[in-house]
Amino acid sequence: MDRRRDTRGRVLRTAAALFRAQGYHATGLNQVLSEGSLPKGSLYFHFPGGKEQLAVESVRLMGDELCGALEAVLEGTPDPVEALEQIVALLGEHLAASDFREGCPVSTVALDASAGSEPIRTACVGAYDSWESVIARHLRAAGLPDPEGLATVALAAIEGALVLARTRRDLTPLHAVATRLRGLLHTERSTA
Amino acid sequence: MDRRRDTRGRVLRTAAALFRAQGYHATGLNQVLSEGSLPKGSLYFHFPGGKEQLAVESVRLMGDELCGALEAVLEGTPDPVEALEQIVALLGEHLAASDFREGCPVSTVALDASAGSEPIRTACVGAYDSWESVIARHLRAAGLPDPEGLATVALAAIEGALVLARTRRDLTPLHAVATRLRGLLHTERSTA
Amino acid sequence: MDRRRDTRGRVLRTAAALFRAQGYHATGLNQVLSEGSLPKGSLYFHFPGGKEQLAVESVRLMGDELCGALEAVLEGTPDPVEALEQIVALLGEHLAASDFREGCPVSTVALDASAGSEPIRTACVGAYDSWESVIARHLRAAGLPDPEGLATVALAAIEGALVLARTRRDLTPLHAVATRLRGLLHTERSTA
Amino acid sequence: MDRRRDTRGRVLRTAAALFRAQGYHATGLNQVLSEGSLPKGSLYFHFPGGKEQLAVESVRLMGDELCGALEAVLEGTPDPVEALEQIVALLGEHLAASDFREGCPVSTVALDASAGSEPIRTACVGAYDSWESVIARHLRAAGLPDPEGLATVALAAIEGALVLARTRRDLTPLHAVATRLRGLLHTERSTA
DNA sequence: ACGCCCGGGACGTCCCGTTGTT
DNA sequence: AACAACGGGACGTCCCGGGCGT
Repeated sequence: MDRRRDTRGRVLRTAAALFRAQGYHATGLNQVLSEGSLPKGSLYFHFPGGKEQLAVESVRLMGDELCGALEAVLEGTPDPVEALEQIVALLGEHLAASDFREGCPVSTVALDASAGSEPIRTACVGAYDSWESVIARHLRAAGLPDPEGLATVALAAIEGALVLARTRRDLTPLHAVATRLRGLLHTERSTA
Repeated sequence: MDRRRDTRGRVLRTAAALFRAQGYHATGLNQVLSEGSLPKGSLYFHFPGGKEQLAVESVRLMGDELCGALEAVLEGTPDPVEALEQIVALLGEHLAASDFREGCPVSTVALDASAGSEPIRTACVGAYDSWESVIARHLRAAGLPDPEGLATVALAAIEGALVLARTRRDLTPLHAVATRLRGLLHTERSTA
Repeated sequence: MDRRRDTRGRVLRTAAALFRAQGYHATGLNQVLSEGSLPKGSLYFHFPGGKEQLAVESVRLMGDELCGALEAVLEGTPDPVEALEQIVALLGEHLAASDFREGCPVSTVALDASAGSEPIRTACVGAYDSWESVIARHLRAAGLPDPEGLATVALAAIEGALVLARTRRDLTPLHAVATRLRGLLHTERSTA
Repeated sequence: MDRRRDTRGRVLRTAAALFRAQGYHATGLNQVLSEGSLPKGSLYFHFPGGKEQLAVESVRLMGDELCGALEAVLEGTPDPVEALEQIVALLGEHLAASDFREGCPVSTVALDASAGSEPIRTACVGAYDSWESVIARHLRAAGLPDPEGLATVALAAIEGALVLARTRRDLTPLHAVATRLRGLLHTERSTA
C-alpha cells in the first residue's frame, strides 16, 4: 500500500509538473516515466484511463494544492488584497524558480487539451471554480460588494499576468497586477 | 504570383486558426493541409522552416491583425475604456461564434510551444508587446497616469478572462472584466 | 528472454543482410521489418538509437562473424596463403549465391554511411581492424616479414576484388586475387 | 549553347562530387542544386532521365577522367609500377585533401546503387573496365606475363586500399599497397 | 532554359495502449 | 505490481518528379 501510493503519487507529481510546463500534447508518457525513473509497466495499472486520466488527476491535484494555498494565505491575512498580493508573489517566485517554465498549473492544459477532452476540460473548470470561490468567499467576508465578479476579475488578471510573465520571461506583469489589485478591488465602491 | 500569395496565405490562415484553437503540438500539419485541401508538396516549399516557421508566421499574422483591430477601435473611440470594452465584446463574440474554440490567438501557442522553441516564444512576445504598446499609447493620450502599467494589467485581465471563458464555455468572465475595466483604469486617481 | 533474443536477433540479421546488399541509405526500416515480418513497435524498443544503432550493431555482428571465420580457417590451415585462398573462395561463393548482392559485409555501409555517422564509421574501422589483425597474427606465426603491412595489402586486395566482382557480376577478380596471393605475400623476400 | 553546356557541366560536376563522397542514395537532388547555386527548373531539361541519368553520367565522367589520368601517367613513365605508385599517391592526396571524403570516384555509387539500377551498374563496370584495360595495356607493353590478371589484382588492391584508407581516415593502407605493388607485379616471374 | 509551384509518397521517429509473463 | 515486448498508427521531414508560364 505504501509503495503503491508512493509510485502512483510519484507518477502523478511528475506528470503534473510536465503538463504544467509543456501542456498536454507536448508531454509524452515516456518522458513522464523516464523523469523520475518510474516503473513502466505499471502506469496502466495505476491509471487505466491512460494519459487522459493522468491529466485529469494532475489538474485536480494541482488545483487542490493551489486552492489550499489560497485558503491558507487568505485565512491568515485579514486584508484579502494583501493576501492576493502574497499569492501573486508566491506564483512569481515559483515561475522564476522554474526558469519561467511553470506558470499557472492549469492554464496550459486547459488551453491545449480542453478542446479535445471533455473530462480534462471539466477538471480545469473545477480548478478555476475552486480558486474563484475561495477568493469570492474571503472578499465577501471583507465586505466587498459583488465578491463573485471581483473574484473572477482578480483571477483573470492573475492568470493573464502569469501567461504574459511566463512568455516574456519577466515578472513585471505579475508585479503590475499585484500593484493594481487594491485599486481593482476597491473600484466597485467608487463607481457604485 | 497571385497563386503563390493565395496558396501561401491559405496555408497560413488555416494553420493560424488551428494553432489558435488547439495549440502547437495538438495541431498536425496533415490537418492543416486537409482543412483547406492544400497541396502537400507546397508546404515545404513555402515554409522551408517547417512547422516552427508556420507557427511563427501564424502568431505574427494574428498578432498583427489583432493589433490592427485594437488600433482601429481605439482610434475611433475617444474613451479608451469604451474602446477596450468593444474589443472585449469582439473577442467574446468570436469565441462564442467558434463554439468556444478560438480564444486569444496567441496564448495557446505561447503556453504549449514557447517553452520548446525560442523563435515561437519571440513571436508571441512580439504580439503581446504590440498589443500592450497600442493600448498604452491610447491610455497616455487619454491622460492616464502610468499608461504602461495600466496597459499591462488591462491586457492581463483580458487574456485571463479569455482563458477562463474558453475553458468554461461561458462568456461571463469576459463580461466581468469588461464591467470593471473602467474602475481598474481609473483606480490610479482614487488611490494617488 | 528467448523471444527477446530471437526477435532482436532476427531484426539484426535482416538489417545486416540488407545493409550489406544495399548500403545504409538505400535500406529502409520498413523493408527491414517487412522482410522477416517483424513487429514495428519493437524496433524502437530493441534499438532505441534507431537506424544508426541498427547499422552499428549490424556492422559489428558481421565483422565478428567474418573475424571468426577467418580465425577458424587460419587456425585450421598451416599455410596462411592457402587459408586466405579458402576465405576468398568462401566470400566468392556467398557473393554468387546471393546473386552478386552480398559482397563485403562492411564496405557498402562504410562507403555510404561512414561519412555521415561517426559511430558507424568507428564500427566499420573496428571490423576492418579485427580482420587485419587476425591475418597479421597468422602471417607473423608463419614467419613472414612485416606481417601488418602484408595483412593490409591482402585485405585491400580482397576487398577491392569483392567490389569489382560484385559490380561486374563475375567472380574473375576474386580468382585473380586468390591466384596471386601467394606471390604477393612472398614478394617481401625477393625484394628485401 | 555556352550557357547550356556550362550549366549542364556544373550540375554534373557537383553531382559527381557528391555521389563520390556520399553515394547515390545519400545524395539528394536538392543538395546537388543548392551546392553550386544551380537552376532548379532546368535539371529535367538537361537530364530527362532524372537522378539515375545524373548518376550514370557522373560515373562516366569520373571514369573517363581517371582513365585519362592513368593513361597520362602510364604514358609518361617508363616503369608501369612507378606509374601506378604515382597514381596511388595522387589518389591519396585527393583523399586527404577532401578530408577523407572522396575516395574512388566509382566504388561508392557502385556499391550502393548498382544493385538497384542496371544502367548505373553498367556505367560503373565501364569505368572499372577502362581503368583495368589501360593498366593491362601498359603492363603488357612492359613485358609482364598475364597483364590482364595483374591489372585486375593491382586495381583491386588500389580500390580496396582506398576503401580502407577512407574509412580509417588514414593513408597507411594506400602506402602499404604502393610499397608492395612492385613485388605484386613481379611475382609472376618468381613463381612461374 | 529556367523559376515557381505542385503532387503525393516514403522516410525515420516516436507515440499511446495492450498484451503475456513473472 | 512490474516489466519486456508488441502493435500499428501518426507525426514532421524531405524527396523525386513534373507541369506551368515565360
